[in-house]
Amino acid sequence: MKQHKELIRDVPLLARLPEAELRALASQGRARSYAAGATIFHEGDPGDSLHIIIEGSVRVAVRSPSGAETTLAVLGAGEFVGDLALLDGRPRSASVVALQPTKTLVVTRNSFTRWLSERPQAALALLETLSLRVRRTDEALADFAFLDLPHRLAKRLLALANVQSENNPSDRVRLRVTQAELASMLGVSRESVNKQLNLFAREGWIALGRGSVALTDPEALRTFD
Amino acid sequence: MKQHKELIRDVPLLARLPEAELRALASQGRARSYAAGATIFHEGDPGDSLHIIIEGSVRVAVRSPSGAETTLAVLGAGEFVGDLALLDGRPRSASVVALQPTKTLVVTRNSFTRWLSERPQAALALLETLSLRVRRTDEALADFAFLDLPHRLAKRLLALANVQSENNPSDRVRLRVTQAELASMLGVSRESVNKQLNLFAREGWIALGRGSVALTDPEALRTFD
DNA sequence: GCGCTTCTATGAACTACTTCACACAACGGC
DNA sequence: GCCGTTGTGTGAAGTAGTTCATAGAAGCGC
Repeated sequence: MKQHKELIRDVPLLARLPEAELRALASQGRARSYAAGATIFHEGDPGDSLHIIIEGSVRVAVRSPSGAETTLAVLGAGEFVGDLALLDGRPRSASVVALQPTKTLVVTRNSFTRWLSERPQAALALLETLSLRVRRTDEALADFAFLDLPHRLAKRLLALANVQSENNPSDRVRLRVTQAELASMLGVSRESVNKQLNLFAREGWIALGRGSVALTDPEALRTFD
Repeated sequence: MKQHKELIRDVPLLARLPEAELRALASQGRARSYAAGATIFHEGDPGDSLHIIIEGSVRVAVRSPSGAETTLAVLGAGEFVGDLALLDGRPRSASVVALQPTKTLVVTRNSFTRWLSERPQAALALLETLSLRVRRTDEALADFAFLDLPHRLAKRLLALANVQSENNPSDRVRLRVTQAELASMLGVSRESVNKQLNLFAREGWIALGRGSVALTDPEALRTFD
C-alpha cells in the first residue's frame, strides 16, 4: 500500500493533491508489470480501467482497416492512459503497448469515479489536463494539414528530445527510436523518413545510429527553412 | 434571466443537471449576438470566457505560419467553444467565426469555475464531453494518416449530414457548404475537392449546387471503394 | 562463429496531390 | 440592369510523397 502512494508522487496531475487523498486513490490501485512489447490493452476492447505509468514508457497507436498503424502518442512515467474509456464509457479508442519494461498502477472505473466525485479539486485538475491534451491533438492535426515531412520530422525530433531531456539534461540528446517508429508517428513511409534524416545528417544537424538519432544542432532543426 | 435558462435547455452537456443548477449558471451568463462572418474570438487572444451556442453555428479554425487556414470543427446550437482557455488558463488555441447569425451565452471564467467547483456532477459531465472530443480529434488524425482524399471527403460529407439531419430528418440531406470550406476542413486544395465532388456527382451519389452539396445516395458514399 | 532477424540505405517508377491560369455562372448591392 | 464579388469547373505542369526492389550492416540466439 505504502509504495503505491510513493509511486503516484510524480504524476503531474495528482501531485498537488493533499496526502490523504493521494493515499485514498493509491489504495484503490493495483500495480502491474509489462515486458517490453507487451500489449496493455487493445483498440476496441471494453475499457473500465485507467493505467498510471509508474516506470517505463508506452506507445498509443491505432490501426487502419488496411492494417497500417499510426502512433498517436508516446507516454512516460507520471502520465496515464485509458482515461478516455473510463470517462466516457466507450470502448478503447487505441491500443497501448509497452516500449520498455513498464510498471503501471491500475485503477478501476468504479473506484476512480467514486474517488473523483468526492474531490472537486481533482476533477478541476483533470479537466485542465484533458484540456491540454485537446490542445496537443488539435495542434498535431494542424501540423498534418500544414507542414511537409521535413518540418514535421524536425518538430517531432525536438518534441521527443524535450520529453527525454527532462530526466537527463545533457546537451547532445540521443533519442532511442527507429526510423520505422518515427514513420508511424508521422504517418509517412519509413523510406521517406530515412531520406529526410540523411538530409538532416548531411547538414550536420543530427547524427544517425542504428536505432538512434542524436540531435547535434537542435537550434538548426528548430529554425531551418 | 428566464430566457437564459430556457436557452441552456438543449445543451447536451448541461441538460441533465437539475433545474436549480441550470438557473444558477444561466444567471451568470450574458447573451451576445454575432452577424454571419463575425469573429467571436481570435487564436492567441487571452481567453477567460466560455461561449455556449444558443442559435446559429460557428467554425473553429487555426491558421498556419504561411497564412493557410484549416477548420478543426463546425459547431451548432447546444455546443460550446472557448472551454480550453477557460479550463487551463492558456491563450485561445483557435479562432472562432460565426457561420450564420449566431447567439451565444457568454460565461466568464470566474463564475464558471466557481459554479463548477460546487458541482461534481457537472465536472464529470464536462470530463466526458472533453473525452469525446479527444476521441474525435484522434480519429481525424488517423483519417489524415490513413485515408486518401476521396474517402476523407465522403466521410466528412456523411458527418456533416449527420449533424444537420438531427434537426431535420429528411431523407435527401442538402448541405450548405462551399467547396472552399470543405477544402479547409480536409486540409487539401479547393480544386481537388471540386474534382472529387464531380466524380461523386457523376456516379449519382451527390448533387452539386452553388454553395451546396445534396447527398442522394449516402449508402454508396459510405461503402464505395 | 553462423544464421536469422531487424534496421538502415538508396534508386526507379508511379501516383495523388499541388499550384497556376483561366473561364464562366450565380448572386447581391445600388 | 449592370458590376463587383463569390463560387464552381477544368486542364497543364510540377512535386512530394508512395511502393517496390534490392542491398548491406548490426545485433541476437544458441
